[in-house]
Amino acid sequence: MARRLRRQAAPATIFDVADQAGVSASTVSRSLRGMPNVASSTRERVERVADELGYDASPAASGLASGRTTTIGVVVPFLSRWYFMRVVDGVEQVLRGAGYDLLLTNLGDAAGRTRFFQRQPFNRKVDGLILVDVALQPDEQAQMQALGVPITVVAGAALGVASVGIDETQSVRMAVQHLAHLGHEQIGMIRAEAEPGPGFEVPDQRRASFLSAVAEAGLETEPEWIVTGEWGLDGAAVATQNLLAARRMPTAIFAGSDETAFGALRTLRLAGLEVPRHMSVVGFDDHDMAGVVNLTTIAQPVARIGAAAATMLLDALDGRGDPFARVVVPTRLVVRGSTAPPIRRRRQVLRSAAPAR
Amino acid sequence: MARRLRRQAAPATIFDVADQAGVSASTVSRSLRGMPNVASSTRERVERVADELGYDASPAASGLASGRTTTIGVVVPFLSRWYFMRVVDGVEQVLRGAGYDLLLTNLGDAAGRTRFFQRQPFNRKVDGLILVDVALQPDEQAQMQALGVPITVVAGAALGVASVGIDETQSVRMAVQHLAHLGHEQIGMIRAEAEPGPGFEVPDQRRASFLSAVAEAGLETEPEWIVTGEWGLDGAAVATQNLLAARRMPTAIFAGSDETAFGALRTLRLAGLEVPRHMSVVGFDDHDMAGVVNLTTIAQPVARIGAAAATMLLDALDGRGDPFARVVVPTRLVVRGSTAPPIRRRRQVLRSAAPAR
DNA sequence: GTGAAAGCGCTAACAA
DNA sequence: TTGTTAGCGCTTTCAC
Repeated sequence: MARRLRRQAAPATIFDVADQAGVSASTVSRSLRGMPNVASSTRERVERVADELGYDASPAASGLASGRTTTIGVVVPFLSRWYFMRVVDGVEQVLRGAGYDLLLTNLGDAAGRTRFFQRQPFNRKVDGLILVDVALQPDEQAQMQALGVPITVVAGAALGVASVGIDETQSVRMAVQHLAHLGHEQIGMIRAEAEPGPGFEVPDQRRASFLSAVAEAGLETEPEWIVTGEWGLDGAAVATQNLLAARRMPTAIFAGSDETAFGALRTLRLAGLEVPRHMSVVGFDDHDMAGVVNLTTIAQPVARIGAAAATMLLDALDGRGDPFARVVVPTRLVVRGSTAPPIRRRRQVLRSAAPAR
Repeated sequence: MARRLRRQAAPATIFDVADQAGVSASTVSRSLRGMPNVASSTRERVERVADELGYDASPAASGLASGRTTTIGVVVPFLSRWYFMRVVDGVEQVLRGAGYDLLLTNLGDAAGRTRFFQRQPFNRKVDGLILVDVALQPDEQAQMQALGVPITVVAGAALGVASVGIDETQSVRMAVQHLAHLGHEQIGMIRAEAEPGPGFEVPDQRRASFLSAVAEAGLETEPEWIVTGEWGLDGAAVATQNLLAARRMPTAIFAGSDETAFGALRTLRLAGLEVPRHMSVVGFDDHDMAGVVNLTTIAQPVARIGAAAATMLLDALDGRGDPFARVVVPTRLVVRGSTAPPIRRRRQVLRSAAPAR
């Protein structure tokens, strides 16, 4: 009765199920994929048999026949940074819930990026793509779009694709205004080095937002007050030292990310400067550790961003939703203990505004 | 001449290349996969044509025909924890270098785990599997092994598969002995709650190692001194509070992970206890932030562990290496500022051992 | 509502 | 060294 002899260990095929259920392979396929035009009695029988036989369609075979992969490619510039892993976490959650697999790629350094684009990444391997904070060159974007699958980008301003991210300008403005309201008039910024060559655009973008927010608040600017260091704690430490070496020191620091802020906090401590007494610090992200070191920061809902990106992509795959939508998720200022009025100003405030107590 | 008409957008097939190069599809296949028995002139020509046509084999088709996927499945219990991301980073690096794709799965909570094992995970989707800190039940392990692909586990004591990890006992002993040498006689431990049901076995294991190390050092033990909290900073904070509420407080704390230690540090600070003056703290992992908060800890080379796991798996796929090998990577004590002699003892030390100065 | 037939694009014997 | 011949296991028209 068996359509073909099979070795003991070989997994059941669709024909095994078909034979057992007394139907054709097409019917098995239709039944198991929940397609219409299948008698419910037939469907039940097929499902039961499939279950008994432990049948599960071969992804390669159905992929070959249908052109679909039920796999989503995810590209991140760096895997081992808090922000990215949080985004991936959010993405993974949604994808798995929908039965999609997650093909993860880490761009890494410039060399890795080059290698990535040289090969034909994701070629026929994915039904869709999520690019997290990857700034694409025009030709790179063309290459990605040549895959012919829907793309959702996180935190990027890509054209012609769906995207989800925060309002950079407004978010940075919240940080600057918080400091301005406290009375700070000289605010510095510590930022991560942009990669050599295009790749990861957030640092540059955040710097631009900072400059405009400072201008908008009518505050001073000094080129010396914007310092750059390699990404990470040590890079931030070096940058902070440069800031402290400025002829005039600012009274507050805006850090492009919490990790950068952590490095700054360490350096300030070692330099004998108390936070927030001698220096206020605001971070960006609301990293898990921000609460531990009492860092005031701009919180962004990172996992939610990932989840939103995944959801948008799945919608696009179903033909639902706007394929070019731009979703903006809200950020918020989380005031902790690393910010306070600057010393000079604080006296004034106390003198004039604290008669009670 | 073309073997079949193709739509403009459709990617080139192996037949397109074969036609263009004036050879058969098999020869194209052989040439491009670097198989022997191909004239080098033929190979060059095929490669050139393939390049011109932008040909890249369909993974589904070659997967279907060959049974191989050039994809490795990676399972982690939690994605958004430093340790796991770092391991995945190491794995990814090696895999990409070897041309393998990485299918990532996050087990998540108990429900997620159940769901994972209910479906047929990775069925015919991967050539090999890396399980990171996933403690498998016998039936679950059987299910994984039924996939018929080589498996490498990280940090687990699985039977019949290759594994890579640290020497738990020895590593914890280093922490305990460091404290003992400083003169601590009462050492507590803060650990993350083991998941309900089996799943993630490290916390339990680390606790056992701690108990034996303490016994070995001839130190006191108090049930109260081993406190458990939910994983994460807040859980650790609660656990620490419980420890501080003990009738007799220990003079030092060993935390099962750096993240746990961070939570403890915060709680100690809020409780007005200075570290290391009133309490010494040792962590485990050497998390990026450990240096920032000056935490003494046991460092494990996490990315290297991931890389080793991937390398072992690739070896197994090539038929090289011992498929049941156990690789142990070294850990080391990193002494920072969170440990010092206990107060009482310190006086003695100063009195007796510091005549100069 | 169901079945038959024709691929999807490759790889792997087996011939030559 | 190269070509021919069968599939791999499914999905998808198109009939019925």
